[in-house]
Amino acid sequence: MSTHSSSADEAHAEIEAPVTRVLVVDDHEVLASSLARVLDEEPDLASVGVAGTLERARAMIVTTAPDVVLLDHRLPDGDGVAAISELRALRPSIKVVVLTASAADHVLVAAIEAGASGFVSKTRSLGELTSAVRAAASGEAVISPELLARLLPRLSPSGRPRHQELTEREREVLGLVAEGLSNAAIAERLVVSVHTVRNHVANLSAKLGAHSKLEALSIAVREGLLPGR
Amino acid sequence: MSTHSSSADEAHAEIEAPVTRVLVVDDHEVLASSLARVLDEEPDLASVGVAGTLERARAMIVTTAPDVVLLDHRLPDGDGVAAISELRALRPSIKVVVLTASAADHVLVAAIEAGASGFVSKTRSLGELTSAVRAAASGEAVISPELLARLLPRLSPSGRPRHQELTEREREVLGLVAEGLSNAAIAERLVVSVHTVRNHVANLSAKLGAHSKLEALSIAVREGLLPGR
DNA sequence: ACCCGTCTAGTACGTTGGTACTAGACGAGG
DNA sequence: CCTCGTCTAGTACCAACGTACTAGACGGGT
Repeated sequence: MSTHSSSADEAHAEIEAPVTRVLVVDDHEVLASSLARVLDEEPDLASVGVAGTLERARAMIVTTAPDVVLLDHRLPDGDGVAAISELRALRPSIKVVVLTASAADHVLVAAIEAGASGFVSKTRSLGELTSAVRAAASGEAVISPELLARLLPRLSPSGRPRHQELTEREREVLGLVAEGLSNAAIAERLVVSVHTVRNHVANLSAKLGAHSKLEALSIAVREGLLPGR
Repeated sequence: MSTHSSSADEAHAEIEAPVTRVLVVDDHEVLASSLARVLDEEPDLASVGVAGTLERARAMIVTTAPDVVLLDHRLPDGDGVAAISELRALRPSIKVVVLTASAADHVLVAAIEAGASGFVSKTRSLGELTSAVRAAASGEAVISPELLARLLPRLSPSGRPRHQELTEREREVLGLVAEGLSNAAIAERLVVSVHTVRNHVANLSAKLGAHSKLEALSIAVREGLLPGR
């Protein structure tokens, strides 16, 4: 095994940019460091380092000037995808490739809307990942066909702008549901009536396709909709 | 960055075993392959391949005869930790090092009880991981001090065998609760009455310190008590 | 000016769930 | 043999939840 791939990956050698500088952002040191080493082995790629938190990523983007940021979706101090536009604002030339374990549809959509140049599931091969990095570096926005197939039906069906997104308040309620709170307890926290909470729960449940708070939580967990895990 | 570590890691060079053969079992191709390459770079370690499922791991253990299995806890076709004893039965000489993202206490305990030789969180450094692999290969069962500190209070407090453990049936019910099912639906799945389900739910909730299925799920999620996520 | 989405609050009714018990069957272990 | 834990089933009662509506306030956008 361990197919040593100095194989002719893709013949279209980049000439304009000598080396693509990559920053790996993932709280899993084991993954991030391994990946950084693998990238360093590629002649046209180089890691500028590893960041385990968004805060560290922000700092390293300004100090190490990467071309591409390989960004995990779930980080200790926040949602990676949600931070994409902020990171891009720090250094507009960076391309962001989201590297995620879950690959739930809504994350994919959010990443693309935030300006990600690529999206790779951690279950895919290293070759696919390096391809995505190279594509991103050369200005292309590539999504794997597999993911694209999932994405299209979300965007195309008539001109409907997708009502499925939860509102701010609904996400807030969902967060409290995730804490196992009763409607009454949620109402108390938010300083509103139980009726209002019931409405929010009913609405967000409908959007998630759930018929109870329990099912809503189950789905939210499965799809990785919760920020703090 | 990318501190090239051909540094004198540990001076106690293994002489008896020339090279430790490692099998990486993780459904995240990106991690597994990167890790395999990193291990191949170490002079005393070599990857014999990568397995993305338990089924594949079983096959590769018999065909590639690894010395150490680096095992992820959460795999597509089952719980890695739960499969430890089974894998060890296939080839009794193998040492298992569990590599996990969550590192919830009960997983740690289960891994050790199943005969794991090491336990490393994915958030730790590569150095810690390779150390654990080398330690496992040489017959030592090493747990990082950080994890050990968490483990001790679980085993020592008087001789109390801890009644908090869920029974098999309760775990089963909890799994169905995690799918968002109603008591009636759970009863149907298990072919028992709703009363029985209510009892199980009440009992497991009490053990978890919850007062509702929702809260039980919330706690189970927070503590990483669920096998498939 | 108007519409739309969101947040808020309410009424009403039926369903589900939680709590507190009792109790029989069964298997493992002292 | 008897005990203990577990799984099973039941009764009974009240609280919580889900559903289906209506409706006012408010802000952003056309």
